[in-house]
Amino acid sequence: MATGRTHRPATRSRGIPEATVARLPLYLRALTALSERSVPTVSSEELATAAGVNSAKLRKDFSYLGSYGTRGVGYDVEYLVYQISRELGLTQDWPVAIVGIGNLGAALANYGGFASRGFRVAALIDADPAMAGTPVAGIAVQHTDDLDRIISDNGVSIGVITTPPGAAQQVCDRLVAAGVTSILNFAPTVLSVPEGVDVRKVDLSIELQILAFHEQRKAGEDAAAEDEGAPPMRATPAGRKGPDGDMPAVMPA
Amino acid sequence: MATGRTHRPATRSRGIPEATVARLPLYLRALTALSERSVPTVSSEELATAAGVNSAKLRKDFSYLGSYGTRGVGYDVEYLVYQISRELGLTQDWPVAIVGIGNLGAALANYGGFASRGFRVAALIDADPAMAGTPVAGIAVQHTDDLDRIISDNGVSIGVITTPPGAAQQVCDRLVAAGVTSILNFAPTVLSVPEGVDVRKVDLSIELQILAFHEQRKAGEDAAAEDEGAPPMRATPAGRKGPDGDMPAVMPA
DNA sequence: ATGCCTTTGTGAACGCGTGCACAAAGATAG
DNA sequence: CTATCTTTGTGCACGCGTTCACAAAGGCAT
Ligand SMILES: NC(=O)c1ccc[n+]([C@@H]2O[C@H](COP(=O)([O-])OP(=O)(O)OC[C@H]3O[C@@H](n4cnc5c(N)ncnc54)[C@H](O)[C@@H]3O)[C@@H](O)[C@H]2O)c1
Ligand SMILES: NC(=O)c1ccc[n+]([C@@H]2O[C@H](COP(=O)([O-])OP(=O)(O)OC[C@H]3O[C@@H](n4cnc5c(N)ncnc54)[C@H](O)[C@@H]3O)[C@@H](O)[C@H]2O)c1
Repeated sequence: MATGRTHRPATRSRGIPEATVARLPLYLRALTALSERSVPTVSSEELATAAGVNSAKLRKDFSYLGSYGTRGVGYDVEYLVYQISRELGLTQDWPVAIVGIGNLGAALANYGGFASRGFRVAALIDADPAMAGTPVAGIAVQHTDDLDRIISDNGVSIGVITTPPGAAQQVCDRLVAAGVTSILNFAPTVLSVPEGVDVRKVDLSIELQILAFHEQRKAGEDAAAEDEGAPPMRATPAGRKGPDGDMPAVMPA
Repeated sequence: MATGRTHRPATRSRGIPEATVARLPLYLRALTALSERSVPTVSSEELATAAGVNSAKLRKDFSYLGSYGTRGVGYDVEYLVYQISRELGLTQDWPVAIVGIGNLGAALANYGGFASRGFRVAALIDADPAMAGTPVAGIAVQHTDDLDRIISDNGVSIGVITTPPGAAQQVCDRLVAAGVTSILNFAPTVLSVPEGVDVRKVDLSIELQILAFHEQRKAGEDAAAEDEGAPPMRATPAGRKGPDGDMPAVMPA
């Protein structure tokens, strides 16, 4: 199982493009804010601005859900909130289990924004025997030995992994074996899962590296011109020491 | 500034596609692991598997950086580590400031994975006067009043926002005014920034909602057929109470 | 009732990203 | 030195996502 198969042109998401799905939560958040201010209707232009996207994109996105707008007026806020919530599956309760209750796991457990949208922290699981029974965010931490039972008993289908990278794959396997079919992975590891299981990853380090890339480009633009040749040690934003001890002696070709 | 302008076909990233940039950290991680095991060379096939991508994609990605491989052999691990590090700007030191030292901010501050790749937590900033001076992860928390000076003194160009959503835009504005040009935002807010400033967001809630969408689809597939019409309350994975108090009375059209 | 004015919904064009498939490159063996 | 074999680098085609631009729809004023 989960050998090398990366093929996945299988079940397309019933017409709704993945990119659209990823934006629906954004729209929902903006709509919820409008709803709380008792705004009755909103135009695609206004809502798009609030969500930080293009209005044409927003309209096309909504067109996949159906024709919920009124021409000349806009969209009914409450109705749209309901439609998107339903489409995303937020009208039901999603029990979530967090595995690895360290710095990050505890922060997530304490995070109030979870429950706000139908997600409920149903269980906290850790391998450290000393933590078993300790309450974190009002929930007693349970031991990994009981993982299987905990998942089953609570009907958990979404698991969050916040263990060290070395343990992530093993924890993932156990979660999947116990019935979890969606995983949010915070460990910097590539997880292998059988077909039918969704994995999304949140990787702080990658985000920072992408920012660093663009940051470097911006710095290099100022003192443009000379590209290759000179060691990149001029427009360093920090002005600390340059590259050191990283330069390999090996040079192929 | 930063009014409605979302146009940005301006400076393309010197040939390297954004999608490729986003994968470079992934390759780098896999390569570092190989390097630690003293593996001298690696083929595109092996490395692609380790990084969880397609081998053709990997080769094409590398082709944007130059021809660093040797046909018939593969890539020199050490050399490739250096080339990617250099391309990502990781051969220099990036001082990072974290603003909002609560649950999440503290977890990030304590996270060791930061420094591993040239990122250094240079400052922790919070608005709570009671926190000023308190050491978190060995670094004294400083007050927001001094934000401008802290950013300047440390040459910080990358800021991390972990404040409550309401404060995020204001904090962002202050960071930008102080000279920050890259922001990693954990608050569930759409940030407006002037041109030239990069923003990346990490949004746990959105990730969970995307997972919920697919989860719902999977559950609906089992008991397929009847689409619209009946209330969606059958194949609930949790079996808890159904939608409640969310159903709006308004129905346009 | 009629015409105007706003805004949606979408057809169509375009550009980016992905993956296939293969020729060229180079290492290695004989 | 030549042949063979492995693996890169990339041309090409395809599909997805984005954006433009506009006709159709519907509210609203008169
Ligand atoms: N802390 C951060 O800000 C941060 C940021 C980005 C990524 N991460 C990643 O998140 C993960 C957790 O980070 P952290 O700082 O919370 O680490 P941590 O060491 O504080 O916590 C890890 C927890 O996982 C538990 N654990 C270890 N093996 C386990 C297993 N097999 N089953 C169940 N639990 C197990 C440990 O007992 C510990 O409580 C790491 O992979 C880290 O790379 C953390
Ligand atoms: N904790 C999580 O797991 C988690 C997950 C996803 C998103 N988030 C988001 O991350 C942010 C922080 O979450 P948290 O759980 O750490 O919240 P928290 O309340 O624990 O911490 C927020 C911190 O920000 C400080 N702060 C408030 N206003 C400030 C300002 N103007 N300038 C500087 N500092 C200020 C507060 O003093 C507090 O220390 C929130 O926006 C939250 O929605 C958190």
